[in-house]
Amino acid sequence: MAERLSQEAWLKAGFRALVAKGPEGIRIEPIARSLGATKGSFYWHFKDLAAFKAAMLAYWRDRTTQDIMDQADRIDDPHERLMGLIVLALSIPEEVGGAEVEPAIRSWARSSSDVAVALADVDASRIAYVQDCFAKLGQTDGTAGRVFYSAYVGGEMIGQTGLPQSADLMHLLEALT
Amino acid sequence: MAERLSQEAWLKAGFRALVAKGPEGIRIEPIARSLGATKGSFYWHFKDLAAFKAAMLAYWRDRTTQDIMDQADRIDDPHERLMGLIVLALSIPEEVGGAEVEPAIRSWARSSSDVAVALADVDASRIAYVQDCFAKLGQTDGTAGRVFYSAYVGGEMIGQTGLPQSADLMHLLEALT
DNA sequence: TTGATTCCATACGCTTGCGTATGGTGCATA
DNA sequence: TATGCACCATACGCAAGCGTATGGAATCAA
Repeated sequence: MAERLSQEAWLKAGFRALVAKGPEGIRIEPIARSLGATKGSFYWHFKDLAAFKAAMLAYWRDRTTQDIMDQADRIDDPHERLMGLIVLALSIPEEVGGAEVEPAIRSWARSSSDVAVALADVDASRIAYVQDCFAKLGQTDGTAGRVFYSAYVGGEMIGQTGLPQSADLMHLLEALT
Repeated sequence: MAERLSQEAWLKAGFRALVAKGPEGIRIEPIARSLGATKGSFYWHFKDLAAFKAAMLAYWRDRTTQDIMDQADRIDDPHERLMGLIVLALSIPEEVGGAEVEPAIRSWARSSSDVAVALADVDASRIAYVQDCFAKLGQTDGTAGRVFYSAYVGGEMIGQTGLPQSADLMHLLEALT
């Protein structure tokens, strides 16, 4: 482990630390050790820890919400699109830490107002997107979208993963329409 | 702020720190300062930081899950009982940090395996309790309980509070029965 | 009043992490 | 081959927190 490190390699290592240890795991020297490097490399690529965290946040934001909604947009039927969203949301790319990164970021948001703001923004736009699908299915009062998204988030947080969670969400989708 | 401190006063201050700053906010000296005291008092009441965290966990466990289920048990009709659970769950006593303490603990669980184990246990028993209510209403396949509880947890995590969340959960309750 | 006990403050050494300063290595280009 | 630049290691000072050791104030008993 002595090869040249890219900015992205540091970010990925940052997400591994976040998932494994929580927000307080995002520390320069331990991450450097996990990469077989030292702080010298870090401070070449990033100004300081705050800049690194900001870069992580931007990195995550780009590769999740927007990407997923873009993919879902290709599905015309609203009902099919919602089912597609479930699959897409539960298969977050490994580069940002896999599906576990979501609850980790949600946890991080509790100790950083910057993260909290970004996450609230992401949640709001996701809920709006989901609610739009439900509206096309006749649910116009606005609750279905929030409830459905809440169930998705809650399932993540109580440790449900993969297929079992998909099944439950599909079940809920039927009940709400 | 120079009066005598009880063990419980330290625990409450610990929850305030947890809610405000996240798990990494649970530090002896800052909490001591928030109480107008010093470490000397802390190390009289607790062996070390690990013991303090364990005490917090036990304190929380006692005053939430079990208490709430005991109160709900007094309601006979399963449907009414579920609605009662919503109200009870959203009015967690201030002594353990108010309703915000739940997501804070959920966040804490990501960085402490002890907390994770305890929380998984609590989640499981709550889901079983809720599912039991749904079973009495004819929902015997086991998904309704998980979905309902997921929506509750998710609502907490996305920052929904109080009445709006109650309304959404009531709505979901109707859809699931 | 004297002694014991409870509760807490102060002071110390230790560890860990942040940020900076500085030097070194390999690769490019001329 | 020489020179500059990109990338990184090492070494330093600094701050914050943990745990311990020890002394002091308050309270109660005898």
